[in-house]
This record gives sequence, structure tokens and C-alpha cells, in this order.
Amino acid sequence: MSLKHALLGFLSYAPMTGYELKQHFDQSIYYFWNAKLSQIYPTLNRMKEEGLLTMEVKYQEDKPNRKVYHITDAGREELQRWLREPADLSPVRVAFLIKVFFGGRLEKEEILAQLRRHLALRREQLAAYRGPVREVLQQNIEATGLEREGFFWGLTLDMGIKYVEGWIEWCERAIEKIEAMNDDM
Amino acid sequence: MSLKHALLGFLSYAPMTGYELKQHFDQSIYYFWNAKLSQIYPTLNRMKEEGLLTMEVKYQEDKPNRKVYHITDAGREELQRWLREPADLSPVRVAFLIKVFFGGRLEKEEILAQLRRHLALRREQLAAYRGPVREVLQQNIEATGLEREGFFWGLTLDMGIKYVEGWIEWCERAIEKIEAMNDDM
DNA sequence: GTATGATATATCACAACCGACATAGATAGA
DNA sequence: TCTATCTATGTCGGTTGTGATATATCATAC
Repeated sequence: MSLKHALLGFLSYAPMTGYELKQHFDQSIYYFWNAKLSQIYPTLNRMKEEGLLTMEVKYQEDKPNRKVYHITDAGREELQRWLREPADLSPVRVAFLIKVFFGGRLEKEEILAQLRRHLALRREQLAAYRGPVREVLQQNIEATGLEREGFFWGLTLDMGIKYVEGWIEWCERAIEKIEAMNDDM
Repeated sequence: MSLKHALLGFLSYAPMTGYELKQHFDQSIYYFWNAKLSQIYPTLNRMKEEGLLTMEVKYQEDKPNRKVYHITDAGREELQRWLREPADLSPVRVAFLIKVFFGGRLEKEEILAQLRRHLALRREQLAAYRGPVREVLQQNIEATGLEREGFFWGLTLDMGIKYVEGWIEWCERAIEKIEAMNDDM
């Protein structure tokens, strides 16, 4: 279970509530892993039962109480063990490629429309990664002073950018190839 | 549900059993979508109930019976509708990048070991895509005579290769960067 | 003054997906 | 002859993940 270990990872930096963990997901790793609050809350509860976390309730007047989760020694050990453990390749699930695979069932202009739309989405994504996403990362490094950690955060963003660049190049080539196709094909 | 539409896609080429559909998944689209038999069988049943498929039982003496699924007109319409429908970007889930993200929690040599192992896996994968996977695709085109369809099958394999090449380049750069890191960092 | 969006918690039902198990004849290799 | 793999069907229980809904305060914008 990777969600568990991602949560342990963030809690190894600082104690946090489920809501704050969700914000970290959305700010820094959403481009290779994401989770909804409705999955995070029950997972934190289970991890507490497993002894990986402890929970501290901060009572607040006139505001909902905060449940702050702290990583335990067992939690830190589990994180280390998992980080060292060799990882298999994650299976890929890209619904868009199913559409391309069966693109022969569409008219030339219809499949071209799909590819052009996809290309536009990927270009937006690339602009975001190169701009605001990179800036947030830099701000996080400066705010926390975690320079060594920040180096690795940057590596994953590099991979995100490489991934999207690959899509863009592929879309452009695919569109060219289809446009050059004989109309009777 | 993309599994449903992948099944419709294959059944739009020819009637098939669940077992044969699984083989098609494993042969031709497993690098961007996969499913276990224990997911395929119940899904086919549900699709039959929805009127997208019909089932024909072929009784065989001394062999288990074959349940051959045929796509209906409603099934073909649903496939067309889905293929034309604009697609959002699929969320990515790569557990390995969580390990890299929290790589600051490991010793330099430990994270290097992870990256080197991953690079080796990706190189194997690339060799497979360029060799046997491409050959099987060519054979399928020749065996079925579906040239126009085969063009799109090839496009998805191109993307698979681009994806793995991206990983390899990124791993190589990442390893260099980490090796060049100050030991006191 | 009113509406919205953010903060903060969480539950519930459901869908998607996986791993183990069960059955059983055919075939091929050690 | 034994063993393993292939063909062919599925079930079952469990985990993972999604979408909808509920509650309640506070700050901001219109």
C-alpha cells in the first residue's frame, strides 16, 4: 500500500491533520499520486491501530477540534523499510490510449480531434509544471530549509516534466502521420 | 469504466471468449491497460445484462464449454459514443516516485541502488517493446489484414516506447546528479 | 446582508481491482 | 510416469479508491 507510505513520509517531516496531509498531496505529489480525503481519514485510523501513528486532539473553542497525527518509532522504521525495499514497475492505466488503439473505428477527423484536444491539455500541463508547480516547490524548500530533501522533490518534478514532454512530442508526430494518411485508407 | 470499452473494442473485431479477451489484453494493450480474468468475467456478465453483448455457448465433448461473446448493435453504438467522447487526463500512480520523493530519508548509496535497479528494469522493458512486442503487433496486422487498425495499434506502441525512453533518460541524469552530490549533503 | 469558499471533520454506499482458490481435461516434456 | 503448463470456466473475500452527503465556523467578496 503506497498511500500508507506516502502519509508516513509527510508525517516524518512534521505532525499534521488529515486535512493538511491532503493539501500536501495536492501541492507536491499529485502528479504521480493522489488520494481523496475519504480515503485518507480511514487510512490514518487504520495506521493508528497498527501503531504507526499516534493521534493528539487539539481542542479549540468555537472551531472544530483538530486531530493531529504523529509518526511513531514503529512508523519511522516501517517507512525506512519500505523506502529500501526494491520496487516493481507500477502498471500503467491510460484510458486515452484505449481510444487511440481503437481509433480505426473512427473517422480521420474524429481521431484527429481527440489528439488535438489531448495535445492542448498536455501543453497546459507542461506550462503549469514549468511555472507555478516549480515555484511552489522552491517556496517549500525555502520555507522548510530542507535542502537535501528538496533535491529529491525536484527530481520527481523533472520526471513529471519529461513525461508530459513525451506526450507532446508523440501527439505532434501522431497528428502529422494521420494528416498525411491517404483519405481512402 | 474503460475496461468495458476495451472489451467492446476487441469484440468489435470478432466474437471471443473471456479467456481469449484476456490474451488480447496481455498481447497488445497490457502496457497501458490490464485486467485479471477475475475482473473480466463478471464485467462480461454485466455487459450482457446491459444489452451490449450476447452470449453463445459452444458445447464441446471432453473439454470445458466455450462461452463466446458477441457485440450487439447497442454495444457498437456505445463503443462509438465513448471513442468520440472527449477524454480527461488519467491520473498517474507511480509508487516508485514516492520512494524518490522521500529519498532524502535514505543514504546516498541506498537511493542510488533503487535508481540503478529501476534503470535496469526500464532497459529490459525497452528491449522488449522494440523487439518481441513490435513483432507480435506486426504478426497481428498480417494475420488479420486490418491495416488501418494496425496503424493505430502501432501509435500506442510508439507512446509506450517514448514513455520508457523518458524514464531511462531521467534515471541516467538522476544517477549522475546524485553521484556528483557532496558527501556531506 | 448574503453568498461563496475555505477550514476541518467524517460517514456511507458503491465501483474497481486483486489474489487465492476450485475444477478438469489436453498436451508436452523430463 | 510424473509433473507442469495450457485451455477454460468461474467464485469469494478483501483492499483500494470514488462520489455524495453532512455539519459547523470563519473570512472574504459582491
